[in-house]
Amino acid sequence: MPELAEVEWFRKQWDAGRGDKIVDVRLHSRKRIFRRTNTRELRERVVGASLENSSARGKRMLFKFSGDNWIGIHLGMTGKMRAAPADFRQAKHDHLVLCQTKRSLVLTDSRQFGRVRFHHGSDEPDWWKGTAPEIATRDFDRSFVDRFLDRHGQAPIKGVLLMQNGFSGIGNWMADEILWRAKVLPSKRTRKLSAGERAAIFRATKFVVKGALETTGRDFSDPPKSWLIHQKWKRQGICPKHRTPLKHATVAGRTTAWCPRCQK
DNA sequence: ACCCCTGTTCGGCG
DNA sequence: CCGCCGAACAGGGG
Repeated sequence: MPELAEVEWFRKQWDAGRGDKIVDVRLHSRKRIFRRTNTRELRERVVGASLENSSARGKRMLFKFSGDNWIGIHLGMTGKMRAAPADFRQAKHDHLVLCQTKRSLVLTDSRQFGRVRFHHGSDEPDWWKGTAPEIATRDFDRSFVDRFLDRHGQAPIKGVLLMQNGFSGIGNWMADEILWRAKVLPSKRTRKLSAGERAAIFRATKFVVKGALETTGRDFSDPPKSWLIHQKWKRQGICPKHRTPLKHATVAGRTTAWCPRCQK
């Protein structure tokens, strides 16, 4: 499920526990979600610490605890987070539970394509230091995007939009939404894009990210009805603009929907 | 039973 | 070494 706007929503679910101490940590260290993570140290250091704050970069999240302790979370395909009552019943896929006196902070991930990391130290962990600017900031500008597109001329533009070191936080539905707004075929080779198409993709990327953060990211509501996302998973999906039936195919290894009338 | 999946990583290939 | 592609990961849902 999670792309950048959903990630933002899930991150905020744990704000309920900010300022409060973690009194217990429940996890199963051998689960795949903890691959290459020292869960013994995580438990020893986080129990007794309090949750201070959190931030998100693309699809990644970082939670800061007192005593120089950090937990990084990636939600993969099926990760979800919530604040549950302190006495809630832990279910099969509730892989990480941070117990507080008043509530429990829960990470659920049935498929475990997501990942939990731990870091102890006064500085941010190395794996947090991002290479790509956040799309919603000024650092994500035309020159950055142009350089990135130049580097991937041979790939279909849909695949390039899914690369996290360029389009941080964009996932499958946002990529289709962007290309539909920019009127560009998902399968088009990146080097074949005109200057106008590059500009349109840049503008649509900013627009879709902003809109998604204002709806899904804020209160988990849906983007406006005029967006492609409402049509893309339907068998008989139609273009919100002209009601043209959408086409579907696998592009860059992912299910892709587009409007044959709008996108060239 | 069979096929699908809003993500990332790795091995193979050119 | 670089970039691109498909498979693998694991489980639930249609």
